[in-house]
Amino acid sequence: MTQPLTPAERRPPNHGPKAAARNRDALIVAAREIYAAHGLDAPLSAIARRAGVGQGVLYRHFPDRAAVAIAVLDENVRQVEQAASAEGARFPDVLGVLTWHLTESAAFLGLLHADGAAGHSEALAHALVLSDRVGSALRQRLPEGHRLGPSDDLMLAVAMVSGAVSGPTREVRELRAKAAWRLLGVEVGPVRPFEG
Amino acid sequence: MTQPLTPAERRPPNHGPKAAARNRDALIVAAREIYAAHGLDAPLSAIARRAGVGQGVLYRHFPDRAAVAIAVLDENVRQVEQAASAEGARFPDVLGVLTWHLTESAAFLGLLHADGAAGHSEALAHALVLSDRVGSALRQRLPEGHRLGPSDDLMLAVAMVSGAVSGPTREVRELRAKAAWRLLGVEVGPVRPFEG
Amino acid sequence: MTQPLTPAERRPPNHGPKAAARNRDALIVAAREIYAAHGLDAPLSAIARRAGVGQGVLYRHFPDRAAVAIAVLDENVRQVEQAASAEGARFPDVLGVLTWHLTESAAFLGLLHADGAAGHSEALAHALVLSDRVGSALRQRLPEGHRLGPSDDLMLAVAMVSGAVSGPTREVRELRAKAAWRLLGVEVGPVRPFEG
Amino acid sequence: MTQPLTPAERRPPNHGPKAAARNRDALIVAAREIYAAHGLDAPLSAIARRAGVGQGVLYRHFPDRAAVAIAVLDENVRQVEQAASAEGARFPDVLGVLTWHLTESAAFLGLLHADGAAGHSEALAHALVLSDRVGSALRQRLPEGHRLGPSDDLMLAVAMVSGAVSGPTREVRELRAKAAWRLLGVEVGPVRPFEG
DNA sequence: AATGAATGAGGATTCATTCAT
DNA sequence: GATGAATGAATCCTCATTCAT
Repeated sequence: MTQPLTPAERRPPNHGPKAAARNRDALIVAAREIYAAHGLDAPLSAIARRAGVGQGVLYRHFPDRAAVAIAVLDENVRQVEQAASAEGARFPDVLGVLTWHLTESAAFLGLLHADGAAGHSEALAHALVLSDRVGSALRQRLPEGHRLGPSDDLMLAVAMVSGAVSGPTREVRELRAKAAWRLLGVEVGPVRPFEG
Repeated sequence: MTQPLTPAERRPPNHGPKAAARNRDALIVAAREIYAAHGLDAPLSAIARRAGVGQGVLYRHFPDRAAVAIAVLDENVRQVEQAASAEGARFPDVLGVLTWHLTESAAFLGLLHADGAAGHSEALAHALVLSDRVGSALRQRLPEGHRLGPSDDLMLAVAMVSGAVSGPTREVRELRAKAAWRLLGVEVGPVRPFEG
Repeated sequence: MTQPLTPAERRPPNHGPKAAARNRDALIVAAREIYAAHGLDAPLSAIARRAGVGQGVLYRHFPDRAAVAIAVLDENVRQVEQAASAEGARFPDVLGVLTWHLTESAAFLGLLHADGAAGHSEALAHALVLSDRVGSALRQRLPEGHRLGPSDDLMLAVAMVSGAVSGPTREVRELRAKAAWRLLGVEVGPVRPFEG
Repeated sequence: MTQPLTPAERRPPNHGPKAAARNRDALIVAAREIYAAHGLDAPLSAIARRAGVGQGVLYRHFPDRAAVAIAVLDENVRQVEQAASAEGARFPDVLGVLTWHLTESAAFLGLLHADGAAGHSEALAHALVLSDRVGSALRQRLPEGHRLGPSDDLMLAVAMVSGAVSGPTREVRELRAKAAWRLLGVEVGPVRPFEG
């Protein structure tokens, strides 16, 4: 109704502290999309732009490039954990959720390859924690005497499937992932995100 | 019309055209080392420096970044082909040579993931050719009724093993690769480079 | 994932967003000077250096080489337009201002030759717009029945004078420009920049 | 890595001293074409390549970039001189030949603008000589009392027409050149190269 | 707390020029 | 005398990161 008629310094609205959490989420969503479209090496500025925030905000929330990727992964991991904790979840169901993320997100793939290239040891440590959390979640539902029971075989199999997952579209990647599990003789449930 | 200021100072030795082939080889060797140390995104200048040649030489021999990687892969592929053609070679032996290259060279891993990220279609096409050549070499020695016999299973398995191969040292990577083959129920011979 | 090695050393002063407009102006001024001294092909880095800003600022304000030149020209054109709009301006006066810019700025000369060499069509289109604006400004004061009245003759004459303008110093170039107008039988007012 | 390829050092044929003159001509022809297509700043390597000779040959015949351009111009100038010396040649005929070269060759245009940008003073001196030769040739047929008679007006007019000559095709450029001569009130004969 | 401009190092690429053969 | 590979300086351009506002 009233038009304050900016005299000179028109600055974009500062939404105050309330916006902080929302910005962080927006950044993660944006990062996921940008990663999917341009790979893990996409410019950080592109992520900030897509999130609709300034570059500074990105740095406020994430000290470095790796922290962004880890934050993206973190939610993927959380979904796997939730799938594992869900009432009556079976191992193949959890694998299905895991597989869905493998086919969805380039960043998730990168996780498994993280230690190859040297990085900030802190980021690496964080990645290992995430990897462990995935392992724990899976083991929670791993039936006694399952083929992937022996120590290390579980995450090795996950890494192997991630290696099989490549392709131009998600559909192709899903097919390959399923074929890989089949070749390992492991049953997988529906490949889809976890939804409470 | 603006010429460089003609330093005309001291110039490093120019070893003449004779050095061309040697330089190309040196570049490939250097690229392999740099790739192993810093990944496929390592600066091209680092490759040239390690090869002991000017940047221009790299561009003379390889029009773009992908061409360098392909040249590196090409020799890996050739070794696999030679292993497959060797007198009395058995399938596990060929797999052993292949596996050695998987554990040795980051670039070789990239080959299997090439189609994920869009690239120059020409480079991609070349990568697919290399991939096919690996497939053909392996199939040459694939026993009747082998577990990886069904179409596509062969390269899928290779991709899976490549996914399992990561780790700080070659030894660790070799252990994981062997474990991956074991999990697939496939016998592998000695993991080593092919030497006539 | 390879970050620059974070010098984190001493950084030159960052004058903040306030400096944006000032920087843009400084770049245009610098570009004009550099163009005059070294021609339109002068390195962009030289322009940034003379403007006292980083290279990035130049690219922020001007997406490419042509945009810089166009920005420089734009102000020249604006001056001609202002001269044409000035109270009581006569045609020769406007020509005088135009001629001053012709003798002052190598970039302005390039404008008339722009369509010869193929360029980004967008930049070319912009150049044509500028050319049109010059034509409109001149025509605004063109007396009925003037020798340059017939369509196209006006800009043709301007192009011809621009062809005549070359020489080591501005004074020489001004003499030649005046001689050229004389040869065309066109009266020119004082050759000087427009100042309100 | 490297195949034997050539049995011994296969080198391209060396045609001996006889080829020297032919090479020089080929270079000039090539330069004219390259200049027309890519402007005066085209890479010298492109000229050598199109001439079908090595880069060294170019440097043997022409010490620097300017020397190539001058050599190209030299023949243009020679044609104008020949046109002026031809039995019964009239001034408009000579102008027609000159105009043809103006519309044909970007390099020829550059000649008139040469002194604007500082260059090797030697090359500049050479350009001035060429310019003088054009002037002399024209004056040889300049009728008593011609409009361009007064000192300096002749070359000024030529420069002016060169300024008018721009356009995407030779035909357009020719039209503009003719319009420019008309505006100067100077008659021009057929616009075409001189052919004995 | 947010914005987004500024900085400049780093990497890609081109090309003039030299020189071994 | 010719060839064309080698050199590396110069330039373009991109982005990670800082910081005034």
